Amino acid sequence: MAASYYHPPPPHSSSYAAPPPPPPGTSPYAYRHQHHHAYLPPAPPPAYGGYFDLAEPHPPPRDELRTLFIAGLPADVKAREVYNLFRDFPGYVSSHLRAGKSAQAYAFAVFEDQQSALAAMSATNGMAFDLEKNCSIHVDLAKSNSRSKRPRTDDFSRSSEKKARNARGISDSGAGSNIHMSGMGNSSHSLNGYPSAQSCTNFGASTAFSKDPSIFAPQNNPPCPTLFVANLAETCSERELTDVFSSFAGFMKLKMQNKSGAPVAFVDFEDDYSSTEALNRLQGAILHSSTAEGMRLEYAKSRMGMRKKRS
DNA sequence: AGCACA
Repeated sequence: MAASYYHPPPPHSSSYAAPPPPPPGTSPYAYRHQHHHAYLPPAPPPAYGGYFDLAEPHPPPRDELRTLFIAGLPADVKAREVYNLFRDFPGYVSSHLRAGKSAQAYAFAVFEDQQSALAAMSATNGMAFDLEKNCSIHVDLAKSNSRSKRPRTDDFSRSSEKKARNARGISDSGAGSNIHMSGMGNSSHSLNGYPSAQSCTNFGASTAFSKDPSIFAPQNNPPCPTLFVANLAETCSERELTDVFSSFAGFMKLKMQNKSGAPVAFVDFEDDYSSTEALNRLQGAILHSSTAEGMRLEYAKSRMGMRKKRS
């Protein structure tokens, strides 16, 4: 079967210059997490030999990229939709939409640090944004951080007298549709519902993915090669799930559990990278058997035991 | 808002 779903679509505008996703070996997803947070990027190690450890009066002036570049947005995307997509992720600071008539729309989302940016990237990359246009967004680190954030020590653009005195480094960029409010998010239905009468026989082309990004919420477990699948309908079968998940690269095994109450399933992949791809792309996917919301995917708490290994 | 199997 075709096993090339997770590849993002080709660039569509000249402004798109983000690099392709890294191979599994080098992906930050596969990086072994250490504590609380899920995705530890190749965190800048204490490069200095160990001498000047605690002498710094200010936090490390990391120039790390902490801005995400979002492409694949439909032309009629609203700034609030982008905001709603990212606002719930920890470390979110602001987002900025550029929607032009001629070129495809693109957006930037600024986070407090690269780690939180990468977490949001992993969770949103590849997710369906507009079902009618059947377009899914792809998210990468931007080439550079959005300006008008806290300027670095020498910023010649200081000429402006407006003192950004927002707490916690939240500043505004003054550009057109910059969104950084923290209160409301009620654009819940800017997307039409899932294609109700559609026969979702083949998810690749016709299955409704997450129908509303604004209600998308990140999950908490650290990355695991096994996924936990919940919110399945009573009529959902293991066969149906296997048909969906087995098309993804790195798929190994699916086990459904239907005995105790709500049916759930566990899907094992080769590695964190493969499971992450499947999670991102199938989050909220509507199956034939689904009723309303579609299935909910999380990293499992522990990996599926693989006793048998054929060779 | 629910995480088993070895």
